Amino acid sequence: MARKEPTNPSASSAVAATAGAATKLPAYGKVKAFIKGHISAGTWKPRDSVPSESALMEQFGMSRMTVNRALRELMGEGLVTRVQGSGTFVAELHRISSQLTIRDVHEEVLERGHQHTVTVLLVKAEKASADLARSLGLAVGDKVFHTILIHFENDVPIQYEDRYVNPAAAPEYLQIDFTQTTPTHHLLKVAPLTEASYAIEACLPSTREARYLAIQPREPCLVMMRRTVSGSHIASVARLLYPGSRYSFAGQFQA
Amino acid sequence: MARKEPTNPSASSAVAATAGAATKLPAYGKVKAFIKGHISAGTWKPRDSVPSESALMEQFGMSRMTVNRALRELMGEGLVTRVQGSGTFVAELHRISSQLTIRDVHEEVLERGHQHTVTVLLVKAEKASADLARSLGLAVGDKVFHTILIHFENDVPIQYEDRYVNPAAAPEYLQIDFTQTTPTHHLLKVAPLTEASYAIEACLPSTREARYLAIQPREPCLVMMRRTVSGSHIASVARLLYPGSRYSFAGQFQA
DNA sequence: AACTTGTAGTTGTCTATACAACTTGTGTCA
DNA sequence: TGACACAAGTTGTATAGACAACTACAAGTT
Repeated sequence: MARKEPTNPSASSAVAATAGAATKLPAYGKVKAFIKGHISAGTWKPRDSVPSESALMEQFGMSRMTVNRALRELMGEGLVTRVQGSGTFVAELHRISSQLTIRDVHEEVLERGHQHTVTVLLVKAEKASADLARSLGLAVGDKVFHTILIHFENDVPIQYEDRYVNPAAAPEYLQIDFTQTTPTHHLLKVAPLTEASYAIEACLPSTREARYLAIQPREPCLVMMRRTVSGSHIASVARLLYPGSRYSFAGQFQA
Repeated sequence: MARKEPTNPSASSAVAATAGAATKLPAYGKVKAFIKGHISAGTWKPRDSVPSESALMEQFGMSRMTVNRALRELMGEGLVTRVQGSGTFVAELHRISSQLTIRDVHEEVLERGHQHTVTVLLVKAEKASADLARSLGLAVGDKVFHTILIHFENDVPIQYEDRYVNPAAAPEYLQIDFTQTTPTHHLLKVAPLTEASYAIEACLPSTREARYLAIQPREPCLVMMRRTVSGSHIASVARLLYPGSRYSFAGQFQA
């Protein structure tokens, strides 16, 4: 309602200091910083309630919509939970959830300023086995495309890529020159991604895989199994094998 | 400024169908569904421009703030890019970025309806080595807390946890009964998380580790190295070892 | 050719208001 | 005691309007 004179937005001491000097944050950013400050300083603990929108509105002298945006974004970031009719609460941070970005090998290698090359081991149409049919959502015996590639970073093998593709999602897949275009790149182009799931495991390579990756048969590998969905099709199922000594997945979380 | 407008604003059949079914979405949700539909159907490809806020405003008969919210959220989800003064564009989906949620072992096991137990191998204050001092942001010889635990799921060992803790972040760490409270839990309580980074690798266990995890010395393991920051302190550095045969990290992405 | 300026179009932010939907506690009534 | 109704407080959504900041293009100027 009425506009209260802007009570001093920089609240109590320490938090104000953390939230920082006269930073040129937008209004909703100041509210976010204020709340983040209290959470990460520990003055507000999980399950504690955060001031209501109207309280913050008065305290900062902003309109409710602005405060609402701040709180909505904090919920999106997983720092608070909101319950309609009840209030806003500091979230349980018992789960560290962070963004793991999986990128096209080609891009990733180039970004390190290295050279990316590919050796093609297999490009072929096959009939789907029972297992494969199930995971691609096809019938046993249906045609599937199968490719096996080795990716090199500066001539060192870093990924063994064994992939099955649903012809319905990428009819021209077999015509691609995989030394020029990665499967991922082609697939993203012709079958835009709507869903993906993956699992990362550790395993030992087969003798064939070890040979092509130029590692010892006993050297542990990271394997990523990935399934991508495009529209109503399961587009592709891939098994990506990385030498444990040359690769890791990294990520980070920022409150 | 103006754009080439390759896009048919009127919901062209397929998209309408997908977004479809007289769903009870809020207004901003309808706009999001409309745009998501076009992106995942492939009618709008990466770098194509998305209709401007004013265009969508007219098309849907909504206020600009509502359309703005839809586009802002889509940007948050990484589906579009927005450039002030220029326009909104379909994002390059060349990077599959997805949420990998890392949770407290205790919770994770309980959620599977299993029993979680812990064996304590070591609880001790030590002097920091050079490496350790560096990664905890301390001086060589400073006091650090060191714990080694084994976590069991239904009496099967699933994690070997080797952790160093900064006493400044958790002064009472050594007094904790780790058969009742996990280190993660205690740390999140006394030193709220502000930042975390991790890396997942594959390796072979040492003979000691293999013995405690009850696996063959040659069985590959997943190892997660994690560093957590609380406020201005580096709170903890942990090395979490999982038997490759019993554990994997999974995640998914939803457009 | 190179530079400057103007202008229309676009996104970024903020306000003031309104109503809907839900939660919680309190008080009344049977 | 128990069931119900009500009111106050909270979040969820939507609108119409305003100004700021930025971009890209076009036209004019040097």
